[in-house]
Amino acid sequence: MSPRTNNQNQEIKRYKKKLIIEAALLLFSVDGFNATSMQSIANKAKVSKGNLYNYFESKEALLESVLTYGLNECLESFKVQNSKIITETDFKQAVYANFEMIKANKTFWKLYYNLVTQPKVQVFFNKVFAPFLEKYMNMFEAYFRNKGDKTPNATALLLGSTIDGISLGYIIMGEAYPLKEVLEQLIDKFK
Amino acid sequence: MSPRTNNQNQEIKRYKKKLIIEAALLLFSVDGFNATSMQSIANKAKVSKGNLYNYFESKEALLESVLTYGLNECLESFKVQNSKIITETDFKQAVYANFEMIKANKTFWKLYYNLVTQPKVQVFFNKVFAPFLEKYMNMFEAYFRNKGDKTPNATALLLGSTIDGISLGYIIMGEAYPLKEVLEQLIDKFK
Amino acid sequence: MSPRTNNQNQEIKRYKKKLIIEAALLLFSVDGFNATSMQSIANKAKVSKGNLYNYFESKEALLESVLTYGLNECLESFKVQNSKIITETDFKQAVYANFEMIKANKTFWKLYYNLVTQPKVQVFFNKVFAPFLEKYMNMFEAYFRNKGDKTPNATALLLGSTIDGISLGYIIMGEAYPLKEVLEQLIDKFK
Amino acid sequence: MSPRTNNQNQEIKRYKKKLIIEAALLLFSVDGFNATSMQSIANKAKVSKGNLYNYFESKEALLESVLTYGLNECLESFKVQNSKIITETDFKQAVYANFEMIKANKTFWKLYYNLVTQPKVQVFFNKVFAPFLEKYMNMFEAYFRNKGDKTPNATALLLGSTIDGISLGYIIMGEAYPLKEVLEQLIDKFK
DNA sequence: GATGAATGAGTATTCATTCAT
DNA sequence: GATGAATGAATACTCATTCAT
Repeated sequence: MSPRTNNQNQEIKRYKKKLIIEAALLLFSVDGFNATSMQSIANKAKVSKGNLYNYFESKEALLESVLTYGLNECLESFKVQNSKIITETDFKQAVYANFEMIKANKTFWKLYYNLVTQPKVQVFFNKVFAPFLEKYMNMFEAYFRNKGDKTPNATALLLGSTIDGISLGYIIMGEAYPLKEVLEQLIDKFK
Repeated sequence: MSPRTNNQNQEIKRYKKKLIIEAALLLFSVDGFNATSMQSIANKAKVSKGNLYNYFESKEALLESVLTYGLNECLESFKVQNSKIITETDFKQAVYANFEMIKANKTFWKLYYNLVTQPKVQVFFNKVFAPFLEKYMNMFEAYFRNKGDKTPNATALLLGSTIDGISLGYIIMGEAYPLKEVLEQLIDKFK
Repeated sequence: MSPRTNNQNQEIKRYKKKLIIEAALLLFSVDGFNATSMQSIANKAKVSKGNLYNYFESKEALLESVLTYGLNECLESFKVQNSKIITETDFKQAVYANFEMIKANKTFWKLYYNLVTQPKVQVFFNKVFAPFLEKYMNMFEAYFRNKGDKTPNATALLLGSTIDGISLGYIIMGEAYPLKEVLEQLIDKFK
Repeated sequence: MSPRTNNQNQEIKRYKKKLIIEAALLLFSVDGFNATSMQSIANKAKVSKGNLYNYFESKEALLESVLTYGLNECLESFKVQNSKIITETDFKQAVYANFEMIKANKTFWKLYYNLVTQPKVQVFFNKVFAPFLEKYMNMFEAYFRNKGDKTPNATALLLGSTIDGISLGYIIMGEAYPLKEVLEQLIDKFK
């Protein structure tokens, strides 16, 4: 019997890691980080409690992996137009795409808003999120500047906060939040 | 000879309650609800752990008192114009007043955003906050309608979410958040 | 305004003591000694918690008073024929009187059987109960000896244990225990 | 490489459970259920406090296990003659066997009489004990009926209570209780 | 005597983490 | 890598008792 090749092992390990992360994301998101026990994560991931620690150093490290994983899932489906200045159509599409992404990753965003006030987590998000956010904001700033806005930076920030506020409302209230109508207004105001 | 009068007792009790609530508000806000122990609250309030339970039935009950107290502190300094339709100046003042209130009660709002994703807490906020929010939103809706807005309800909701997003940004980033510039933009877009 | 006379004070004190003891007896009997808090006794006796300690040194001391009080209540209505040897009719009457007394003081006897296995309480009962029990047993022993029993002491002990066992059964099962029939059998066997 | 086999684990677990139960039985019996802390049980069983909860869900659950275990230990050495009507010799042997069993399990019976007045525990004993007791009582009833007793049921109940009373006396007083002499009287009266 | 606020030791229980197998 | 038993620190909460008024 030949032992598993390194590649196979790597494969298996990556797969298990993903299983654990997904279990943790779900539980953290629903019950909160503190109220989720490592045991419950192990149960959901069908992994033994001890084995969890072969994949993640600690509960905190697992959280960090969950956040990284979730963020990457979000960004994957979400490319920022980098090179040229975007058109109004692009702008609209960007805003709608943003909320499509949030809809598709509600669990992650629930967790995000769970944790966003905690300094430690803020540091993490700054590290991982900031480069992307900067590009995103630059894109909007360029768009507003191009339209003749005298303070395109402030407008971009306002737009960012508005998107944040809408996302939070949608995450909290779910389908009771009239996302469509509010987004139409947003487009109307900022386009 | 005779025990303390009822009035004196009531007075002392109310004062101690306030001390405990303020200690708890600070600690919950900084460290989070779960990470704050009843012992640490007792220490900060210079009260014995056991005595805490003469004032609040449980940690959860204390949290509820903290939230009620914080919310009332906020609303006290913050009256909604009820009767007539507001002018543009009123509108501006209302928005600025909102953020003055948030600046003056950062600790409470940090706690609020800490907890806002938790269903239990949402129920609480709905119960206590909703009547005020409704009046507030109605005021804005009337303002937008009066200006000829075809969908004043959606605009008011957008404004609400925008205020929420800005507040969150300000609570998280503190003075690094360019509140003044963003608010000017907001006024400019919505006035 | 003249102060209360000593006698009046004594009177009041004795009355309050009785109130507290009766509250405690009831609660100890129903919930058990450990599960009964001094607060609940205070509530039931309509006395403040602190004041309890003006009447009884400690919870243990209160228990002792409760037991003494309960025992005296029982013995009061229950005189042992001292001087002469009892007849068969006296014997029957004595047995029935015993169970009338237990019926009339169920609460106390429940508490008694609650505590009877605890060494501390055994010491107490020995101290308070033993003199009475001895007379009682002597009476039965003399009765059996007079009937020609060769081991009247053992028979009296057997009768004592039998009465104990029946009492326990009756206290535990209540009216579901066929006290009447069992007592008839007892009389029949021992008379 | 591979973790312990299931069988080994089962074995170890059963053994530890027994250790804990025996420690708890002893402490509950001597100090009472309430006065026994989980820590003291852990110490006596040479198990960590936390680990206790891997074996028993709660202190109450541990008590239930202790009672079940103790009862089974008692019943094991104690078979009821089921099929035919017993002789006088059988009767004597049954009574003596009963007290041999109680002597051999004093600790359990002390705990039993500690708890017997508590409604919750009564329910438990009814569930576990009743089937056995019924057979036992039926055996005696048949014996008495066969001897021409007109109320064999009441006689059996009287015998049951007598045995109960003697057991209680013996458990409380220990060797100071003249078990031998009292049993002789009992046999003499009921045989 | 009367009140009830105050104290702090004590308790059951949970849970992240370790470790022998 | 995998298992789950083991550890022990941490935590909310209780309660007899004390004490200032």
